[in-house]
Amino acid sequence: MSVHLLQTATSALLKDPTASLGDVAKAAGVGRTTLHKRFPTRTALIRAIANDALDLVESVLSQVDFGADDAIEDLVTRLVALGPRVEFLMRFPGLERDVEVHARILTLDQPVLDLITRLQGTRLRRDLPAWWILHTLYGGLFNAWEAIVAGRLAPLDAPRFVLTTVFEGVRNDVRAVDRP
Amino acid sequence: MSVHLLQTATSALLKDPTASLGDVAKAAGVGRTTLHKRFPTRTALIRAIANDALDLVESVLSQVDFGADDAIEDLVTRLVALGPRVEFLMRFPGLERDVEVHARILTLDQPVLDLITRLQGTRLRRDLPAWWILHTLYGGLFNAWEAIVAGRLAPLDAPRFVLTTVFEGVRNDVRAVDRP
DNA sequence: ACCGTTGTGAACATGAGTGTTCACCTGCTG
DNA sequence: CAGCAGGTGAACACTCATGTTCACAACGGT
Repeated sequence: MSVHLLQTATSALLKDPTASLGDVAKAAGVGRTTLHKRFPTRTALIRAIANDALDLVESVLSQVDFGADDAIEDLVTRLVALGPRVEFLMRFPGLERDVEVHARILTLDQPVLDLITRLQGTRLRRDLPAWWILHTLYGGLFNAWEAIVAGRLAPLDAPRFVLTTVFEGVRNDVRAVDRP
Repeated sequence: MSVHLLQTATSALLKDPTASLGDVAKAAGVGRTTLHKRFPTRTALIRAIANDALDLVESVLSQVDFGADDAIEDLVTRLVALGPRVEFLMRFPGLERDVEVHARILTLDQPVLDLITRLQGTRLRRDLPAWWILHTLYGGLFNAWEAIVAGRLAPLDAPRFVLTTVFEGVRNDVRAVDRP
């Protein structure tokens, strides 16, 4: 029940980041007093949501074999599947100013950055900074989640869209088209 | 002076979207009363900022020759140069719920979408929806602006980063590397 | 020197969100 | 049955952003 509360709060705050605690409580079908009992302050609630999302990311990171050849593909596919609960980390305004949450994000970014760096020159371009590649990846995830929520993109198509766009780009590959 | 006020307000609200009008006025070096005189309400101020940014985009769109072969490259390069004042359109929370602003965004999106659609099959991949390509483009711009503000990316490098990443992707092109 | 414009600070009323307390209810367990 | 844990609505005080009014100062043009 507590878990469900966090999820409902997440989507409520994602839909309207300025929603009051009363709105959140109502959306979760729970009294405002109860909400306050579980999360004493607003920032406590937001921090709990963020940490819940970060737990999900952390568990994904632990499942990926970073030594595998297709580690990045695997990672992206799994991250896409997490959906809105992780989207909160990218979308919620001001979250980056919560030092505690921000520090944890940086920590979780590190292994991915290392992976990217290691793959540069083989699977990944060497002429771009690792952080740029990382953020390009995140941008793809962001676009996918946004499109899914808007109903433009089927969740099943999302991983393929993200991977092919981020990796191959949007330019028409004339070599493939002209020499079939 | 009025123009400078809008710009200062833009960066102030971009740095902290929850900043009060008092904070904005102080950042602009102007009395809160004066701010209220020019923009009667908070939403009026935000809408003015958004419309100012949209004016910039509109003027860029009018400068681009949509019939040219490198129309997209030209467009992206010009948009990157607009910088933070347009970043507001992508970053400011809740702006998408302002129907007036949102309608104008859709209007300005349209010619770009048309351009993309027209180029699909020649310069652009045909196997991706036009809206996906558009949002990928926006994602690249977003990343660039964010990196510039954070001091990770030199403004002069930004257009190249965005274009090469969005068009070619981040995968190492073994064909180009192995057969120099 | 006069006057309209523009900006300014101070003060005020208002409304909304927040956090807290309290009395009460429900269901379960010993 | 007694008691306890968890949940609830009502009510309250408090803070803060907002919007408005007003009297006053600076300035430029006539």
